[in-house]
Amino acid sequence: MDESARLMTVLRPVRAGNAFEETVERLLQAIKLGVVAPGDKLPAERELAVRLGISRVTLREAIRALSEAGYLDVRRGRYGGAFVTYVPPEPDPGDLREAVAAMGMDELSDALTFRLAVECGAAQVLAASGLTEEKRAVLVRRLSELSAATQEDYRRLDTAFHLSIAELTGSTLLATTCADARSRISDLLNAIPMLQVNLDHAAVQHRAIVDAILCGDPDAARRAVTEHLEGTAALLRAFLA
Amino acid sequence: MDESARLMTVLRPVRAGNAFEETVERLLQAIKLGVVAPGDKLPAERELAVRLGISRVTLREAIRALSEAGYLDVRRGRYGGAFVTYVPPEPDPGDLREAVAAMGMDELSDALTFRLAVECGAAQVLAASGLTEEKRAVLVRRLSELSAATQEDYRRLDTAFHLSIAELTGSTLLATTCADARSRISDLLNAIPMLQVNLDHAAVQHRAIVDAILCGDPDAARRAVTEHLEGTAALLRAFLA
DNA sequence: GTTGATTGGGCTAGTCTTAGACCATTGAGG
DNA sequence: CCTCAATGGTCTAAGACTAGCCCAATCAAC
Repeated sequence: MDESARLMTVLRPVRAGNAFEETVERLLQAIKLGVVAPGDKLPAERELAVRLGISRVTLREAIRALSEAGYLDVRRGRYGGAFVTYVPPEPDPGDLREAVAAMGMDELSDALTFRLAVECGAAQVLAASGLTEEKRAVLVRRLSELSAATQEDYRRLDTAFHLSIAELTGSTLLATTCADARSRISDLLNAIPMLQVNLDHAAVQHRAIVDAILCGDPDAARRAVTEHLEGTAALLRAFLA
Repeated sequence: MDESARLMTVLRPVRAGNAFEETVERLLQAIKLGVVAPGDKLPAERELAVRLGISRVTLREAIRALSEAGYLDVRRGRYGGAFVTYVPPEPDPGDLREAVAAMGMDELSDALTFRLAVECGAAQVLAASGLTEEKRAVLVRRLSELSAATQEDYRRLDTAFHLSIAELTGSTLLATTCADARSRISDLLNAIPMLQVNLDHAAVQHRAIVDAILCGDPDAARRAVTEHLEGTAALLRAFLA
């Protein structure tokens, strides 16, 4: 707000933790966002260490921690690797309250606002860009995959759909920011019970988002994303009350 | 776009460099965004090291590097400190071409898209929120300060205006993201010659942004920010041609 | 069954980073 | 002119992290 607030904003911690902690967070993000689906394996340690820009020792510590926490199953030998065993827990309002309490209301509100802003921004930019046929096809495919999803796959495909919007803008920065925004609340989203009414609402809203983007109407895209995300936020509040 | 693209997005480097490099970048961001104005000094080393979450040794290395590069003037003793000596260079299309070449067209386009998305998102969220009188006053004050700016102060106050929009949403994540987005292109913005015509256009657009936000019209806010930022992008392209 | 490529498991030497203590300098206030 | 509190300057010992190497296990292909 005032000058000192801006100092706090810019002169914040350079690192969110040590290399081990940051690596655990990153792997957890990949797992919880379903970037590596259950049963799939992470890239080989040597390759992954290079991608993450850390030493293999540190990566292995992180993998061991996640393995001990039950997220991964590590197998040796050729065709071995770190296989994802994590499946999102059954939705449960009790978990939801717990997760929100652990997070704190300020942080929750920050995360929800953040997500709203970046996802609306992404949708708007995408709608305003000239979409190639290929990109339109990707968007439509993600939507139809989501429509056909089993309950087990729903969250993962929902994530894939939302992230695709940011990815299709062609901005890596925007894609990583949207992924970050979603991962901040993924535990909450997973804890929300999936009622058929809500799924139906979501399907209509997803469709509206795609329609607006394909029509090249940024304002409609913005409104559709806002409506969808505020629907989710309202659900959150409802199950908290 | 496809699944493997999402792997690249999430399994990217955990750290952008070593602690020294990241610290230099952060301090440079504070300086170039004008968070610490020319003539002002950074917080004392001991306090700053705590804020940045790094050791004093590493912080001092970063400060020494910036001092040797001419950004800071370090003075000992009570009332000493690291004083900002950096003043943005005179706008120059030659510098602009050079900066763009150093950045690469892909990265530039990524940064511009990113900035467009997050600033539109912030403005839209702020317009949709119920603004307190206090917040409205801050916004109006930033606008009038910018209108009254001397050429020397213009960039700094322009930054302050833009960042205020994100800060007023109350989301720290959004504020830091907008600050990050702007700092990625601050060198380019500084290199754009400031013609009176363009300043006049910008003033009208700034006014339109504030009006839309104060009216609580997210669509208008989105459009106003888009128009303003695409104006800047067009200027960039013009001076590159 | 043997082989060979691929993968996780583990070790070591060296570098980066930190925490904390102590020294040197400065300048406002008495 | 002194004093003293705040600040930058410097050193050391310990811990975190890395690069690179070799070992051990696995399993498809032959």
